[in-house]
Amino acid sequence: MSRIETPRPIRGTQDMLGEQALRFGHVVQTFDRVRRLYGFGRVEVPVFEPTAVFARSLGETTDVVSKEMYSFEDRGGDSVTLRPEFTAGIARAYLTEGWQQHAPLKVATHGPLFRYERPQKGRYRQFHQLDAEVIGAAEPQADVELLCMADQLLRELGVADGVTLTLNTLGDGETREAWRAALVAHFEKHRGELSEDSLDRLAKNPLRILDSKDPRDRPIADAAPEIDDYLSAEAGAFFAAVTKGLDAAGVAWTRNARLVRGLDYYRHTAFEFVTDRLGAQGTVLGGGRYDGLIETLGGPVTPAVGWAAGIERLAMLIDLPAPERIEVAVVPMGEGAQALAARALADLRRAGIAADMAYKGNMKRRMQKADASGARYAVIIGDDEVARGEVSLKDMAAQTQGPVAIDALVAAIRG
RNA sequence: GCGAUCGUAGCUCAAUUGGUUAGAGCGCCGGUUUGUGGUACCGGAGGUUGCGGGUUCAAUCCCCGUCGAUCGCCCCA
Repeated sequence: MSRIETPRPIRGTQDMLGEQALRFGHVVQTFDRVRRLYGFGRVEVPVFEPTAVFARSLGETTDVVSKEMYSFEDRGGDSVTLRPEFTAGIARAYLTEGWQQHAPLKVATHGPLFRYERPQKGRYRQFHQLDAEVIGAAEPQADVELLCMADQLLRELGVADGVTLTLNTLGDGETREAWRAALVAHFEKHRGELSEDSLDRLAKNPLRILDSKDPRDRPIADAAPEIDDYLSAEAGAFFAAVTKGLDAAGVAWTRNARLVRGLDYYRHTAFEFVTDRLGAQGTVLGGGRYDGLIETLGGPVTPAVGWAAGIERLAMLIDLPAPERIEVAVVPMGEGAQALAARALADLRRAGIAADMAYKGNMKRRMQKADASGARYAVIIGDDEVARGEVSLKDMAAQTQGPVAIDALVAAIRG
């Protein structure tokens, strides 16, 4: 029978083991700890949703929807989509599960997301994010709290030094419209000097010209009107409250008046924590206030703010976490030792002592395994020990070894 | 979707301007030590050089295609 060719993993997916898995786990654990410090409850939402959940929130028009979502028909003919972000799904749940009663709702989650993109550094088709949202809070204090939490997370991960918080306001609806009109007028004036890409953007998403990388666009983008000149009094006050809160809490930030969001439902605060250590994928954590989103899902006007952070990107930035190691390695020799070894392992593990056993190889091989595992002790069990109802407990570092009755093993190790 | 670079052992990499049997380290297995690790020594297994085609007496090497990876562009909810 001829062998089939082993199926390849899907492009842009990852299999993680060892160091990579360790890094990933450390990011998630740290997030889970910090999120509790801020009173954010864990929320679980589906990995897939009706396509409308994401299509609505993204505004249907962008090619994001048509080209970059994993959408397909299920057997009933309904269009479903693997979630490309957390926010829309959580907003949907907020409406369909009656979570309005908990407003302001502070929730956090993490897990896989899917976007049909060309993989590159820190960018995958199945990727993973941390996510935190406050739904039903119009107060700038919510923005401040979220930013403090993000800042603390990055500090506790030890990456804060290479990362800066860039902050902007997109103003309220009125501000946004006025500014947008001024930008379009400005870019129209310089139509002839813009890159082809930016001419496209001018038609589809003019705000995006502001962060164009094309050198031909830079002078024009840099000379573009500032949002500050169009900020309404309320919008200005809101932004001032956020920055004041950050200053009071000791969170460093930099104004980036050109930081924008493509979608219309974003209002007021927009922010990104960026680094120059990840090539083209410099954003490590980003978010903002999306007061207009829940309406687009058919809900009542509901203020909300949140952020998400790429786990892979954070995992690349952190120092290598300490390896996980066991405390005790059980080394049985011969058939007669199996039962006693099973007993010893069970006793140790039930007592909360991490223990493992080498199954194969000669004694030397098993001792090598025990050594490589980083275990502090080896429990050696051969025919002699079995006959006496004992095991030999070896301190790996001290190279000392002595007999211990099987009943006394746990106590001996706890010392 | 576009561009550039790269695909050799499980992993990291060699292999002279195209030349005979494709090598090393690590890892794995066995042994030196039939019950003792971190070092050391000896031996062994492991390759359709991503895949398909072409040029050539001869291709890991040159050409075309394809798949994949990486980095960038576009996009970035």
